[in-house]
Amino acid sequence: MVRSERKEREFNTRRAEILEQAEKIFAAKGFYNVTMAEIAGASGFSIGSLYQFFRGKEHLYKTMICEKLDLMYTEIREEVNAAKDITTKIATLIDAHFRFVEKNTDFCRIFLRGENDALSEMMTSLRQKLIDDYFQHITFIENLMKSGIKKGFFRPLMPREMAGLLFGVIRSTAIDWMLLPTKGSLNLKKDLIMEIFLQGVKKYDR
Amino acid sequence: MVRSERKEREFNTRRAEILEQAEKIFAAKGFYNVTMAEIAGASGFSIGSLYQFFRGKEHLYKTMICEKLDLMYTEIREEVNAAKDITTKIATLIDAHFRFVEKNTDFCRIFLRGENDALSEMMTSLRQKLIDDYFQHITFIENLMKSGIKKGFFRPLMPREMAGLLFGVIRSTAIDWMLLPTKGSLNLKKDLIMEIFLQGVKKYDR
Amino acid sequence: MVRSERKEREFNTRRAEILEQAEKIFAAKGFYNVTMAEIAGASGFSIGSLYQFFRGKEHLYKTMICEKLDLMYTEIREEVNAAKDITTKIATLIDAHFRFVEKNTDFCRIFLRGENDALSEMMTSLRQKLIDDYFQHITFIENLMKSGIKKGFFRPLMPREMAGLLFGVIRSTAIDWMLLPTKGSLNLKKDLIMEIFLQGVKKYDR
Amino acid sequence: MVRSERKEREFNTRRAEILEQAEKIFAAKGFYNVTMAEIAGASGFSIGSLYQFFRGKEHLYKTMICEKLDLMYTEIREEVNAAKDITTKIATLIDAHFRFVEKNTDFCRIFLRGENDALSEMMTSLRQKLIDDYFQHITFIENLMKSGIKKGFFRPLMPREMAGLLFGVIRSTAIDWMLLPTKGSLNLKKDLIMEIFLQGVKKYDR
DNA sequence: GATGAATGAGCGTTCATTCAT
DNA sequence: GATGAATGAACGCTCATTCAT
Repeated sequence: MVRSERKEREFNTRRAEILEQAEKIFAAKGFYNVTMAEIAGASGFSIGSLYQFFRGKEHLYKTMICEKLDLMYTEIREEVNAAKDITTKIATLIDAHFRFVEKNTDFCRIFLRGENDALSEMMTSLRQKLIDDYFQHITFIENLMKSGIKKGFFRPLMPREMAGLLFGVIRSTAIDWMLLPTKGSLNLKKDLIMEIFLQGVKKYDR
Repeated sequence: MVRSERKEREFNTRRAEILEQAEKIFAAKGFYNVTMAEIAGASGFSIGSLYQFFRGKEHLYKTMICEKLDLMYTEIREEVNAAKDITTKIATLIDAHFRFVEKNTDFCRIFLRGENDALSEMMTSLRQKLIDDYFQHITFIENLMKSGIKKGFFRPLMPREMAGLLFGVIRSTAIDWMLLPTKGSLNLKKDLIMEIFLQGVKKYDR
Repeated sequence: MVRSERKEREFNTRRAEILEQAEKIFAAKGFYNVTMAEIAGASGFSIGSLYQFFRGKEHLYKTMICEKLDLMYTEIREEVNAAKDITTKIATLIDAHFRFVEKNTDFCRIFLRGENDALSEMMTSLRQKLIDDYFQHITFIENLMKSGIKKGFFRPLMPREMAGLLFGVIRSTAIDWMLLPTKGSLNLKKDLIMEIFLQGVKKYDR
Repeated sequence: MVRSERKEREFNTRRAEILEQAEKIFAAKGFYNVTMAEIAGASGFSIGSLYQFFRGKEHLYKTMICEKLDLMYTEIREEVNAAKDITTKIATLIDAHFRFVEKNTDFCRIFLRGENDALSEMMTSLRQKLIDDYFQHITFIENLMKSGIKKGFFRPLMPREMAGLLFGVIRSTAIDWMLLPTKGSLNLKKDLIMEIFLQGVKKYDR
């Protein structure tokens, strides 16, 4: 039915608007220092309306984190999959990650703050989702490593650990960039990461 | 005066006892889910007494974080300084860091949780201290790199970025270990880190 | 006009449907624990529609109570009036009351719960109506008593107090039956009530 | 220890003061129309202090009801037990009940309002306690009846039903008195209740 | 007329901090 | 000094009612 389609589109638009504003505010002040009234005000809705879209403050927070994070992982992996050879795939892994961080600095800052609190059921489940997503991504990178080893491009090291190290370097570089008001683009660091990582794992030709 | 010395010793003992209990509780539940009454109960002091040692909840939290973190950085750097050659220094850097994480897992988990909240002055200053300490440590590692380059042991890459990458790998490895209930010691990963890092930065002899 | 008659019939049908569902829900959960959304859902109308039939939640509640209570009093008195002699009238008074309670247990439970709240104008007027109806009924019974005394069937006691006592016994018996999950019909207690009311409990010496 | 004794005495004094004020307010407006702020204001404590004495609004309400009701039942039964013969015992049962109602009219009005709501655990347990207390009291009266029958003072009717009827009359009389602004004391009705209960209303033919 | 999304006042409850004892 | 009872501002959430569609 056309009528309900429009309704649903509107619903999703409003929901996205709330999530967008909530992201900014949560990023700036942290979960516990943000009030529902604040989010309501910023997103142009009444307090009550927020509860038509989300079950409560925690649900709103969790939803915002999950959807954005899924987006990040999806984007990165699609770009990597589209790349041809192993070197390009790794370059893309770094590049896509850095581009997401640069475009979504506020969101990523939430993870500097952390706040995956232990108490409530919902927060516990968010924490677990973050961990699960993280290890899923590591496994994705591990498969890149395995493929590189198989093709004789990498030395036959432990692929899971290689993946952990590569992603660790990517993540840490992004964190440094967020911590320090560096002017330059994150991408400037891509070449050095590849240089060090590849020279370390590459078998011959040195 | 002898009298005041004993007083001061007692004061410090009590203060340390509070900090120790507070560390456990904050690590388990996060800053916002811990009450002063809880800390008072766990440490065997009255609520009022807590305010004789610390200006408030934030001050208690900040003090606990700062002192423990200073301890970590100090320990690591002292051990590294005691090492002779560059290779041993790097091995010690990794090793000492891992040992601290293993001995203070609860404390380190606080940083998985983050909670360096933006709002209050005190929290802002904590945040800044964490960043300052971090960059001070990076600078310490940068100097290791410079020295390695000077001695011709490392390729002439950008020493600050090298330091960032090495520390990023160390930190990320520790985070992974904390996230996943891995049985083995963290130290098992030291060799691979060195292998990959050194083969990447070392000049000749491969 | 035929058109408007059908409209009105429909209106009354819908109104009755709402009242019927509302009765069940109010009886089960009490005025303050029921939401308009709940009543709307149960009766198959939209929230907005409820306000076409009733001025608000209180009005809906009040209307439901009043109409049902009027029905009860009307039914009982019509049956009593149809009875010939004074003994049968009293038996009918008890019997008809008990039959109403058994057929409308949920509704009657509302009065165990009470909830004739003082605050709002509307609730005050409901409270007053309940009291008025109650005393009107007592007066009806009082007239039975007067007639019984006049005919020399009852001792010349104070008729109003006699009426109060008789109705008190009826009401209390119904309450007991509702409080305790007695299996037997309420009617089993009719004979004893009549026996004691008419003869008293003392053995000899009269 | 003397110190803690005084503390405890003070605690109980304050607690009683809160209960006393709460009783008045709850009686006047009903559970749902009373706010904690209101009770705090009336009893001269801060909102927070209320929570040192009671776990929450429901607990405060429940406690007030239970303690007062226990007092009533205890008082009545002690007086009845102190009476010698069966007639005096019944007179005392009525008298003591009426005196309690006259001294605690506000409290008793709560039961006109009812409000033993179904939803929360605590309210359910209150409801059950009220029912249990009620049946315990009926059983107490039943034993009076049994004793009267055994001694040949009462006709050999069903003692439980007799008890129910007697208490029903007492309760209903009290309710009438509360509903209508009667000037006279409740006690004026005691004699008629005894008269009718003992002798019945029928004139001759016994 | 019919709908149900939007509103926002109002509530119970928590807890860092103070201060009388 | 040591205590912990007292405080009250602040929060998340509910729901009767309205009104644009």
